[in-house]
Amino acid sequence: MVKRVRIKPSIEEQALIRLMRTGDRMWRASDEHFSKWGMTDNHYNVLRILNGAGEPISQSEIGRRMLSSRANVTKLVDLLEGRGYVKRLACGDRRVNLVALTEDGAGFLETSLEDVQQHASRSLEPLNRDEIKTLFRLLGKLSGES
Amino acid sequence: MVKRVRIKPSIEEQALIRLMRTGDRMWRASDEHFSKWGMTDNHYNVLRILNGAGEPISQSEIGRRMLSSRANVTKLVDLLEGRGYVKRLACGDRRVNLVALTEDGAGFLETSLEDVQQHASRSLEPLNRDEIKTLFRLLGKLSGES
DNA sequence: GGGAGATTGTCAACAGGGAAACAGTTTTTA
DNA sequence: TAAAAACTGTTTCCCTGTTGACAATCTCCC
Repeated sequence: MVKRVRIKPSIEEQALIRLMRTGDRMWRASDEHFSKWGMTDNHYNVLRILNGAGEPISQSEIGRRMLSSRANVTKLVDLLEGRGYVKRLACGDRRVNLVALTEDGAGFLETSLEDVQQHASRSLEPLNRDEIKTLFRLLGKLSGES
Repeated sequence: MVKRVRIKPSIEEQALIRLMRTGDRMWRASDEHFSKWGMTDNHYNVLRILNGAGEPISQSEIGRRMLSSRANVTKLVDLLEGRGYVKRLACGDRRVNLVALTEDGAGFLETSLEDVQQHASRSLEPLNRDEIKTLFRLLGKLSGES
């Protein structure tokens, strides 16, 4: 005699689980992909954020943009700085480290770009272009973005 | 003079990032939600899997169903067993622990069910029913499920 | 001015999860 | 039947990220 509860999973529950699992799978695949450059998806994200900003920004601001804690940004920047992809600059506010993309960092972004975009394409391969756009839109709505 | 690379982010890249971020946000919200019962989303998942199976299953099988490592399942079951929600049974194959839902475990599922489903509904609140179904379908296609 | 309160970056401690190594058991194969 | 291969659960170690505390600095308001 096995204990059991009669449960009718709601569509919301099922969708949420699928969302979390798929996201998790994508993180792992992405991390594994970036490991060939000795870094994490998140390290790469820092570089992209700096490049997108177009100017040096503070560590706190980086953390805000990538939804990560300040403490973690310290570690991410430590590695990138050690690799010469990034450097910390002093600025008027002496609490703040402005982080700037170096020439090496920009060079890395340039040479890795195609490979990174291919990885994204392959990851979403089962979906056609319209479906990808729909997914993008729904996720945006879910997060209150755009 | 700031170093910068001209990058045109592909729609695939943007969708992938949004998928990973949203998934991550949902994990955190979910974990925080379950923390009021002193457990993790994953602990709860073990209970749901056992309930869904309708019979005791091995730890390896649990790991397969929730895409988690055997090592981690050991820890998850340790906690649940300590709490009396689950028990390990010996079986014919002496390598295997069959894990069974206890009466307490079933009781917990029953009392927490509505709360859990409400959490899922709230998490997906910005989407209407059709959009949730579409999201579910697209994620399934992406993962090669159903 | 001069405190009270925010902010910033860092560090230490902790939690969750994966990979590898292991010993005990099957199962397969020669 | 004996040996090799595969599987299971556990332990150990590691990696990533968070929280909380801290000192240094800045801002605001009296």
